[in-house]
Amino acid sequence: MGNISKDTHCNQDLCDSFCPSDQVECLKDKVLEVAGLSEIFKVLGDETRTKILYLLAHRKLCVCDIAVIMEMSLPAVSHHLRLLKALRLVKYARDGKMVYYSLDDEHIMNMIREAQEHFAEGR
Amino acid sequence: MGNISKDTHCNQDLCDSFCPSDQVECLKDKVLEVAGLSEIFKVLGDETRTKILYLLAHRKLCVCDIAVIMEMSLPAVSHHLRLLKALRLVKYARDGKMVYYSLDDEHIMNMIREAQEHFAEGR
DNA sequence: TAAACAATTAAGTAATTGCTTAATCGTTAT
DNA sequence: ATAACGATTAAGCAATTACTTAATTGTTTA
Repeated sequence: MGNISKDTHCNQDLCDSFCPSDQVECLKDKVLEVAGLSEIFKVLGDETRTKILYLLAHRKLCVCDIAVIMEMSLPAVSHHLRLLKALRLVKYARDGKMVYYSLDDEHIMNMIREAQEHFAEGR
Repeated sequence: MGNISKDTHCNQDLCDSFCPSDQVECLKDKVLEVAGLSEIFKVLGDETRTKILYLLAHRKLCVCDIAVIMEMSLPAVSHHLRLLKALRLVKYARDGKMVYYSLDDEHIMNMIREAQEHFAEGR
C-alpha cells in the first residue's frame, strides 16, 4: 500500500488513448488547419465589437457617432476599431477632421447570420 | 482664460454626434439585434475550443482521446467541453466508463468555413 | 464490495483583456 | 501661428479567463 505499482500515465494525469496512435498523429495534423483562425472569433467574441460591425454593415459612421450610439468613451471605441482594422474587418477614410469607418469584409455578416440562426433554433 | 465658456460635451469626453438624434435612437435599437450573440464567438475565440470542434466535426471522440490529440490535461479539456456543452455546440453520450462527444450544430462549421475564406483571401 | 479508471468539479494562480484618464497627433478655421 | 476639435496612443487598473493540482463522482470488473 502507498506504493504505486503501475505508472501507465504517459505524462501527468493523462489517460491512455483509445485511438490507434497513427490516427492520433493524423488528427494532430488535421487540427492545424484551423490554427490561427480563432483570431477572428476572438474579435467577434466581444459584444461591443460585434455591435460596431453590425452598425457599420448598415452604414458608414465616424468614431464620434459610434461612441454616442454605443454610449461609450471615444478612446474605448477607438481601441476596438484599431483591432478591427488590424484584422482588415473594417476600412477607414479620413474626411477633414473626421474619420469614417465602414465594413470591409463580406464574411463577417455571414458569420453573424449563422450565429443568429443558431439562436433562432431555440438553443 | 482658464474659464471654459462652452460645455458642449454631454458626458465626459464624448464629442458631438453628427447623426440626427432620431437616427441615433434608431441605431441604438438596431444594435440590440446582435445582443448576446457574441457568446458563441467568445467560445470560438479560444483556439483550443475551435480545434476541439473541428475534431468533433470529423468524428466523435472521448475526452481522453481529445486530451492526447491536443496534448492537454484531462481537466483542461473537460473544462472546455463543459462550455461547449452549455452552448449546445456539442452533445455527449456515455458508453461505459467513457464519454463520447460529438458535434451538435451545423452552423459552427459554416462559421469556421467563413473564417477560413476570410484568411484565404490573403487578408 | 473494493479496486481501477474515465471524467468532472473545486480552488487557487497567472495571463489576458477592456476600460479609464491623460497626453499627443492631425486637420480646420480664425 | 494658434485655437478648436476629432481621433489616436499610452499607461495603469479591474475584471475575466484558462490553466494547474487535488479531490470527487460514476461505471466497470475482479
